[in-house]
Amino acid sequence: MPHDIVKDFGYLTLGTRLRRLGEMVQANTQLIMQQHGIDLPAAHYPFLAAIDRNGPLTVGELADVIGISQPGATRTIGQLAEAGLLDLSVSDGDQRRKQVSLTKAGQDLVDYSTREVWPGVEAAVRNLCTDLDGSFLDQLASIEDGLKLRPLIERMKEDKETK
Amino acid sequence: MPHDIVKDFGYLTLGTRLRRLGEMVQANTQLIMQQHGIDLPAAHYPFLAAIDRNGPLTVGELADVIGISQPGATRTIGQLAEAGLLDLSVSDGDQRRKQVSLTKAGQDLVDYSTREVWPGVEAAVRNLCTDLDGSFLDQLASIEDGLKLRPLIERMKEDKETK
DNA sequence: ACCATTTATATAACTCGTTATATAAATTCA
DNA sequence: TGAATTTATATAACGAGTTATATAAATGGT
Repeated sequence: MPHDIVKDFGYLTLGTRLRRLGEMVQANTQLIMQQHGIDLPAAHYPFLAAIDRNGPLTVGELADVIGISQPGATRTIGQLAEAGLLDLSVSDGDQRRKQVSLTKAGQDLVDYSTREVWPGVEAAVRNLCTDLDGSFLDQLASIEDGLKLRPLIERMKEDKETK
Repeated sequence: MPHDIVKDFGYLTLGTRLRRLGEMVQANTQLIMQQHGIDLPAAHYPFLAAIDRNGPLTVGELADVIGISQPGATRTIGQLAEAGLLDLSVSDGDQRRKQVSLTKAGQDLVDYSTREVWPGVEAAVRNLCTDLDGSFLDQLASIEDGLKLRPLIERMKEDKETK
């Protein structure tokens, strides 16, 4: 196995490493879903899952709950609408806003996935995280919260001040 | 703070969540480097660091040690060469291979960063990961190794078999 | 010596994130 | 009431990853 420099650099290249691992996990998840005959990209299903859980959401709300930029959400929503899984309609009270909801096909896909696909994916990823020292999900949550609370640039300044 | 559906779904959306966090950490790292007057994208410096550490590498070797695809490495190497930080030359023994090395400017940037910038970045990220339950880097290593050892699709099959 | 196969890299095309900006609609203020 | 400002979304352009494929060079087999 070739030398892994991103791993070698530890904290310095954590961002690159997390992205890389995220892409690997997404690619693996993709394979499982394809085996079930589902061609949905891994990055798309939080959109369907969010609406299934919360009911119709606006474009901006979807961006917020998924944690990506609004133009990014707009694009993916457009793709899912084109695939016939999502439906867009202008909000009654505010014509700027667009309401995003599941189509029948979208709801069917979510129901099928909830029953037949996602539990397997979830169990496989859980299996991968077994035997770790401490809860990986809790650590991710701590890091996410910590980053929002005090960005790296502040942490660097504080670190210099304590030295 | 709006509801975070990617977090809610835990293991199911781990891939998306890791990518998202990776992008956040990279963006934060970017800000620190910009404060030092360095416009290098966060994803570029593993290239410089790898060559600084190992001496000149081929395109394929760089892709391997950084953990990305060969066309991805080709593109970034081209950009860094255009920025005057890397130099490409055909290998003596094999005209297919291209040797990638640091230019004077590239070496200067790495030396400066190693002295003035990267320790601060490293300390800030370490600070972010303080107070976690268990070593986050070790957990990442375990997950990476585990994924290579047995991809998710195998883990899903095994999980079904044990039930 | 020649042909088939393999290897290394470049290019094309795609996805999915970003920021910047444009456009339309709603709100606020004087 | 009208203009300025704010808000919601779409589009453009970019970066950085991917897969597929093309091209060139090296290797191996007969």
